[in-house]
Parts: sequence; structure tokens; C-alpha cells
Amino acid sequence: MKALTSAPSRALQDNEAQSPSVAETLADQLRARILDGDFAAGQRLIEADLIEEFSVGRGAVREALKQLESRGLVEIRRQRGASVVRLTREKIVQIFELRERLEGFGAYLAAERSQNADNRAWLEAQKRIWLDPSLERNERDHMLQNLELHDGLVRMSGNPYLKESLDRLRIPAYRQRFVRVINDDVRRKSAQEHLDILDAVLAGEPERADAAMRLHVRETAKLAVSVGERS
Amino acid sequence: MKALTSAPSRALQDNEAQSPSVAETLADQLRARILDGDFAAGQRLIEADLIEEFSVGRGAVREALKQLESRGLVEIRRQRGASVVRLTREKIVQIFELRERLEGFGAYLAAERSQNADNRAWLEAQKRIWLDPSLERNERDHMLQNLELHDGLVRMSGNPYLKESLDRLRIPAYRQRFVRVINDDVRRKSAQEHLDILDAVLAGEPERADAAMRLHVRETAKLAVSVGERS
DNA sequence: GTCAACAAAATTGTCGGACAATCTTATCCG
DNA sequence: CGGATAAGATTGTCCGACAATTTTGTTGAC
Repeated sequence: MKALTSAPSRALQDNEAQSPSVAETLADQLRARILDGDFAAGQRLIEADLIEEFSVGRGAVREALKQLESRGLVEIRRQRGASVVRLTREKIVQIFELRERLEGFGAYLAAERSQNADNRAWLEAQKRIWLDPSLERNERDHMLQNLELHDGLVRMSGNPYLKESLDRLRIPAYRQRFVRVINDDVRRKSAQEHLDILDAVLAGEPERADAAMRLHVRETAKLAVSVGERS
Repeated sequence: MKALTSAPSRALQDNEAQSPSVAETLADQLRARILDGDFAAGQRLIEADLIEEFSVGRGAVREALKQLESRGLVEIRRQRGASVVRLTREKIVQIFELRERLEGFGAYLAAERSQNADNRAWLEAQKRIWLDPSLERNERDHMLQNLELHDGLVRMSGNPYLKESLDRLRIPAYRQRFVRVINDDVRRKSAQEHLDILDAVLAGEPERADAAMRLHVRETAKLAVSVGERS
């Protein structure tokens, strides 16, 4: 696959891209490391170490850690500092149960606003993408497009609070292990679920979009839980 | 009314009460001021001023502000500092739409776990409270019990992520003005809605509990929006 | 050898000072 | 009066310092 489609029009505020602060940059870097598994689950993140490794001030480090905490990647306990969050099976289930509701709501709202020309165009483009069978073969593209679809729908929903809530429920780590259980079959099935969602949204049927999305998230949850189980 | 009922058993983690940090204390104080309207919507919160007023270091002030930002009470724009969030009608609607889903989910989960003895006891107690007609007469008690009920159900749900998400969606200010539109009729209606929710939860019927809660939140939203409108 | 008490080393919570970058406000000019 | 300019205010970040608290390591008793 070549290029990702452009984002759908968002309803309101767009965080006017400023030069990101040091703390934000740091947070991004740390996030990447955590997601990539460079920092193991449960590992402590010592302020002094991060200061040295990234050559930033202590304040920046603390802010970045707080940010990661609110994003659910890190756990901060008073006088004990930060450590990479350790997900139990129960937590994973809880996160997905909630995501199911939230993403479902996002799809619901998106369906209500799908008649806008920009949004229609984006949805059609997404549809073409998920119809393309070549997607099944490439793990990475599939994953990126998956993100694009979900983010896009949430943005289309126009509810910034929803976006924020979902951002907090991203699941860290497991990425490597996750890959293993995702085979062509899984991808094929996922693509079909995405198409179902897109159809409902395009048709402007909120309830159906909601249901389709919830079903999809439930399926994803099954995978995630099974991955969590063997870890 | 005399005493509030004790909280229902919560599923997992209980933030082991440590002596709160300076930043947390500050955040609490600021939150109270904002909710009480001491700080007007849109008002800037200058770090230096807060440092002086509360005699704390700059780090603490910044942390407190960040915390309030994540709680949705304050807005922080890079290089522009913090200001009390200014809610538009649209934002209020968006917040309530989301709360509707989240609280509904909370009631759903609570209904699934309502057969536990502790939870049953708490629910029964709540029921008695809302059956008491004297509640209609006291604005403050009504509000406090309202909080107690909603918080209790969320706690009963056992999903900490849900609780966190909802905490972020509390609506600031308007408290004074809100009071005006709440009369005995409104309270009576609200009490009945609460009873409907409690019945469904006690009966262990998740879907019905969900629906009842969503209806209730929608009703509340109507009020909040009407209040927002005239402001 | 195991365990508990104690001491030493780490680490976090907060403060205060400093400075450059950026935003806001007051002032001046056409 | 509107826009350009300078002055003042405010935020972003770094650095150093210390007390409070946690973690780690050592030592002696059983």
C-alpha cells in the first residue's frame, strides 16, 4: 500500500501545532519505547536516569511522566516514582469493555455526520482500502490502517472529549507478542468488520454503526486477552 | 437527612490514602474555587499569583494546573498558561452525550454485580433514601445524595478506567446558576429516575439499568443545557 | 542460614533562582 | 484610529539544594 488517506474533517478545535515542548517530545519518545517494549512492563523509570539519557531538566521529565500516567502507560505512586504499567488480564478486559462502548459511540456519532462531502469521501476511500486484499499480507500496513480508521471515525464524531477518553485507553506493550496471533485469517476477518462499520456509517445508520463497531472491538478484545494470557 | 450511607464495596485498587502532596492539595483548593465560581470562566490563572497566594513552589503550581486540565476544569495553551475552562453550549452537550454512555455502562456493570451482599445492602439503603420525600425540600442534601448515588454505582461497576473517564467529565461552574432551575418538581422527578435505576440494578438487569441511567442523564443534560443557555 | 534491626544509598517532593522565548499591553507615529 | 514598536508580564526549562521516604545492603541474634 502506498499512501494513507487524508484525515476526515474534524468538527472543532484542532490543537494548533506549536513547536512541541520538551516535555511533550520526551513523553512521545518514552511512549514509543514503552510500546516497543524497550521498557518492560513493571520497570521503574527513574527520573535521574531519564534526565541523563535524554538530556533534559527534571521538570520536563516529571511532566512527561505525568502525561504518560494520564495516558495509562505509566503508573505513578507517591514517593515511589513511575513504572511502566503492568496489565493484568482483568485490566485488559476492563479497558476493552470500555473501549467497546466508547468506540461504538464514536461510530454512532460518525454515522450521524457522514453525509458531509468530505466525510463521505474519506469513508469511501477507507472502504476501498479495506476491500483491497493485499492488505491481508502486510502486517504493518494493516496495523497502521487500523489506527487510521479508528482515529478517523473518532475525529469524525466531532466530540473531543470522546477522543481524549479513548486516548487514555490505549494498550501498551504486547505489540510484539500481539503480532504473533494476528495471521491472515484474523486480518481478513478484521477487514470485513471494518467494512461493515464503514457501510453503516456511510448509510447514516448510527445504531447499526454502533453495533458493528462494538462487535469489532469485542473481537479485537478476544485477541488481546488471549495475548495477555500467554504473557 | 442525617448521615450518608457508606460506600459500596469496590472491586479493586483503593488509592491508599497517603498524605496528599502539595500539588494535590493545591489542585483541590483550586478546584473548589473554580466550582464555587470564585474564579470566573475564562479567567487566567497566573502561576506567579498562585505561588504567592498559596505559598507553594512553581513546580507544585504547574502540576496542580496540569491536573486540573486533565480534569477538564482548566485549559492550558502552550506559552499562554492556564485559564478556567469556558463551556459553550456545544461542549456541554458533548460532555453529557458522553456521560450518558459512560454512566449507562456503569449502571450496566453495577447490575451485573448487584447480587453481592454488600452491594445489595447499599442499594437498598439508597432506595430508602430516594423514597424519602423530605429529600425534595433540601437542595444541598439532594445534590450530595445525587453525587453519592452516581459515584457509588460507578464504584460498584468495578471498572477503574470508567471511574477515571467520568471524573474527567465533571462540569465546572454553573453551580450557583444551576440551583435556580432545580425546584421541587425537578427533584421529585430526579428521585423517581434514581429509583428506576436502583430497581433495575437491584434486579440484576444490566440492559434495563443502562437504559434507565441513560434516560436520567439525558434529563439532567436538558437542565444543564438550559442553564448554560442563559449564561 | 534466616530474619529482623539498623545504616547507607537512592530517589522523589518541593523550593528558589535564572534566563531565554513568547505573549500581552502600553506607547508612539502617521 | 490603526498599526508598528518597545516595555512588561508570563511561561518553558534548566540547575542546584534539601528534607522526607523508600530501597538496598549490612550486621548481629537465634
